[in-house]
Amino acid sequence: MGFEGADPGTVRPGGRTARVRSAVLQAAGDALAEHGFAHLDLADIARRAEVGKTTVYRRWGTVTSLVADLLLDMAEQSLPRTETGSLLGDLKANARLVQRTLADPRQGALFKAVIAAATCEAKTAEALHRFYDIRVKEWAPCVQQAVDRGEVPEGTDVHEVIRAVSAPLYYRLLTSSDCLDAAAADQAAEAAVAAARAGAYLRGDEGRA
Amino acid sequence: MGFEGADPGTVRPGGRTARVRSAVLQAAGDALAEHGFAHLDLADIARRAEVGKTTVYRRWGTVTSLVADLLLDMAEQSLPRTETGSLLGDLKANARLVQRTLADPRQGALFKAVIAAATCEAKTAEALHRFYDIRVKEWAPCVQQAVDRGEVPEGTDVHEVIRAVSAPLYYRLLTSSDCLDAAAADQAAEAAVAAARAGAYLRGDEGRA
DNA sequence: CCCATAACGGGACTCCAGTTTCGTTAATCA
DNA sequence: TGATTAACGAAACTGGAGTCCCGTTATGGG
Repeated sequence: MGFEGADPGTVRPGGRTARVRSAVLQAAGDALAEHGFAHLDLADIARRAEVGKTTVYRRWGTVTSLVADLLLDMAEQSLPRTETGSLLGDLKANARLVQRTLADPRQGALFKAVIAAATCEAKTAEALHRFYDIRVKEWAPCVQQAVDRGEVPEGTDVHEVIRAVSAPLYYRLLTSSDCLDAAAADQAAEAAVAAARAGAYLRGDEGRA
Repeated sequence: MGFEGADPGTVRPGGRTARVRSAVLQAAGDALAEHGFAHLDLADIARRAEVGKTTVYRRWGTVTSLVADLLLDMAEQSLPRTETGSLLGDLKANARLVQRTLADPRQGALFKAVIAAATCEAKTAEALHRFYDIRVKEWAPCVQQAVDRGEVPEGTDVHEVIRAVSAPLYYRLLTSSDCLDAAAADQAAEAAVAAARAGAYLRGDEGRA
C-alpha cells in the first residue's frame, strides 16, 4: 500500500534519467523541425535518442506532453539581452533576434511545431505561455527605462510593448508566405515605438487616439 | 486507356457530390473545434457527416488536406466590411470583428486548429495564406482612403497596416492565456493607427524612426 | 428517358502506433 | 560497498486508423 510511485523521473532524476531526458528532448526538437508536429512518432524519437521506445512512452506518453517538457527546457535557456541606450535600438535588437530565430530553417520549423502542439492540449499551451511570459519579462526592462527617460508616457504597459514587437513577426510566419527579413524586424520595432510614444499601450483604461 | 480519372469530385461536382462535400466540411469544422487538430480522425468526421468513411479517405485522404479544402470554403464566405469614415473607426471595426471571432469558443478553436494544420503541410499552409490574403485585401481600401485623405503618409503599405491590426490579437490567442476582449481589439487598432501615422509602414526602404 | 460511369458505402483486411510484460541496469541511501 | 528498487529496454501483443474490394446509387450527357 502507500502511494503508487510518482511520475517516472522524479525519484531518481540523476545520472541516466537526466541523460535520457536531454537526449530525448534533443531528438524531439530535431524531429519536430524535420517532420513537423503532425507526422511525428515517438518511436522515431526514441531511435534518434538511442533510447528504448518504452521509456519515451512511459515518461511522456504523448507528443504534446513531450513538447510541453521541451518548452520547459527551452524556457530555461535564455540569451541575455543587449542594451543600446535607446528604446528603438533595444527593440530593434529584440526584433532582429526573433526574426533570425524564426527565419532559421530549424528553429523556425521548431517554433511552428511547438505552437501547433500548444493548440492541441491545455498543458502544452500552458508551457508555451510560460515560455513567452519569461521572454517578455526579460525584455520588458528596456521599455521601463524608456518610460523613466520620458521617451514613452507614464503608465505604459511595458510587457505589451514587447509583445507588440514579436506579434507581427509571428503573424507573418504563420499566415503569409512572405519572407521574414531584417526589414520586417525593423518595421516591427519602429511600429511598436511609434505606437508606444503615442500612448497606445497605456495600461488600464484604453488610451486616447 | 486515356487519362485515369482526375481527383474524385471534379467530374460530377453536382448533386450528391456537393452535398457530401458540404456535410463533410461542416463536420470537419465541428470536429476541429471540439477535439483540436491532433486528436482528429477521419472516421469520426465521416460518422458526423453521415457519409461513408471510404468517401472521406478517397476524396481528401489526410486531415491536413481536408483542412486545406475547408480553408478554401471559408475563404469564399466573406463578411462585408463596415465603413465609419475615419481610419481609427474602420480599424476598430475590423479589430472587433477579429476579436469576436477568435474569442468565440467554436471559431477560436477552429482557427487555432486550422493554423496548426497549416504548419504541417505546404499545401494547407498555402490555403491558409490565400485565406488571409483575401481578408487583408478586403479591408485594405479603408487604409487607402486614409492615405487619400492625408491621414496617413503617402507610400504606406496599406496591407501591412491591416495585418498590424490582426497580429497582436492572433499573437495573444496563441502565446498567452490573457483573454481577448474588446479592449485588446481597440488597443490593436489604436497602435496600428499611431504607427501608420508615424510612417512606420512606409513601403520600400525602411522608414525613418 | 435511358445509358455509361463517377462517386458513394459497407465490410473485410492490413499494418503500425501505442501498450503490456518481464528481465536488466544503475541511482540512491545506509 | 552492498541492498533496494527506480528507471530502462527488448520483445511480444493489441486495437484502431487507413486501405482495398466490390456491389450500389444517382449524375450528366445524349
